[in-house]
Amino acid sequence: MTEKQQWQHLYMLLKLAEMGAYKRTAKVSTEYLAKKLAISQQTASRYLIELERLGWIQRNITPDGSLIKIEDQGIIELKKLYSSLKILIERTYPPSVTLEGNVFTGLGEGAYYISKEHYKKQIIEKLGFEPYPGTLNLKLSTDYDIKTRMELEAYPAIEVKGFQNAERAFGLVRCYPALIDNKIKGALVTALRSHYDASVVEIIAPVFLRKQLGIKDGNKVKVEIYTQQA
Amino acid sequence: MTEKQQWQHLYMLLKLAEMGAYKRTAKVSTEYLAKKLAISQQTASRYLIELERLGWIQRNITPDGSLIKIEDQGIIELKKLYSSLKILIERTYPPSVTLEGNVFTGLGEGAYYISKEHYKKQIIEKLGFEPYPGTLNLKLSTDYDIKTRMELEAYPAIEVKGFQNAERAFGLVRCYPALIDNKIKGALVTALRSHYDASVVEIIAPVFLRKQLGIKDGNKVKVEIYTQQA
DNA sequence: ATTACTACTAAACGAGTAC
DNA sequence: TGTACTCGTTTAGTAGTAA
Repeated sequence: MTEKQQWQHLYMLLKLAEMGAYKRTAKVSTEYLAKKLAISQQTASRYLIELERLGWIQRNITPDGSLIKIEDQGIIELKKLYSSLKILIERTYPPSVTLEGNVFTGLGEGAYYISKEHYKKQIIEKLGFEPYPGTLNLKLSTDYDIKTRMELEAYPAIEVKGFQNAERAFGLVRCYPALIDNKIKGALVTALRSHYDASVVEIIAPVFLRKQLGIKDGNKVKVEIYTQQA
Repeated sequence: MTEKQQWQHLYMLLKLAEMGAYKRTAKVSTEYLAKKLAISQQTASRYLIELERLGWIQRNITPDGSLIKIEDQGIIELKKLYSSLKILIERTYPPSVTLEGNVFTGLGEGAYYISKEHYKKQIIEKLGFEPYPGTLNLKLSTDYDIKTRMELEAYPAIEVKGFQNAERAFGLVRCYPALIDNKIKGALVTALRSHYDASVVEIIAPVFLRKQLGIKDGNKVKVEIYTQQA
């Protein structure tokens, strides 16, 4: 990621847009720009060169100023920023939350559930991966983690429908796509009738997490959970 | 304006918000933050200190990370950014446009119009200043300026209603608040039945512009025109 | 584990100036 | 007027490390 400096550029782009370069051509001199942004004329000039190089603006230098128009790529950048803010401000829940817990060995119930074809098929369809036949159990310990885990219940989730077979009924499972230990994409799953309390979460992934991450009982694992749009 | 550096902070704030610090508390370590933003742990730490100092975030340092919540001031900053983008993207016309033209002496018609009580009263009411009894005429010369002047017709304006007296009828006047030569607040006014063509604009202000700006016929004057919301 | 200080390096900035 | 180069200065960023 070299987005670090790009932010200065995005700010510049926003200012140019406010000066009328959004979807039309604006005449802006480097000195005028400098005054508006409280930077030097030289820096303003440099920024314009860089924005042009990025393909974010189109520039036409005339004897008394530059004719500037934001290009498609620049418009896309501004819209990206807009939509991330929109999501943030208009939602009641955050785009992502992070949990941490310690690995422990469960009763193998997770594996039993995942092995059911009905669940498996839906997981492939809705989450985009074939789950490894087993779940990773995490025990949450801090107040923060438990509180976050409870908040999660109120957020929209990907729902895997329940079913009934000859022996018994299987309930609805709510899934949240997640990134485990900053490395592996999987999901946090919560059965409506949980066997554990709010201080426990179960994780599924396309791989055997204990092996892939080299983790054992008691190890701390971080899970970044992505909430759903609507 | 010292907004230059603040932009880095705003970016950081947005990222924290996306990590769940918006309207709730998120646990974020400086190292995690550093990885997400492709900066060093030390820089992340420094940014958090600065954000706290700005009053944009509330921080609670625990042995395994910082509990971060965006404060009211931080929320305001994000909303400001959001609304400026919203205006930009959801409007069909830009927030402001800039024109340049050369001063010339008109026929004194402007002064005649402005002197009418009916117009004057509305200008005070709707533009917030008592107009100096006279207009500054600008002759536009470049294609860019003339094109911009014509686009302006399509933008919403502050409308000063016409009237009729014993002698004749006075038409509707459309006004656009403007900043003249980066210094004086006034307005660009356009009568529906203009005496001049599209290459001429008339400016009004609370003061005698020629004197205040020290300008004479032939001098170039820049006018930044602010378009109206709806 | 964390956070954040100090000392150093890299990058951004702006004054002077050419075109 | 304009823009944009060089180059010295300032500021931001990082490595090492202490707490």
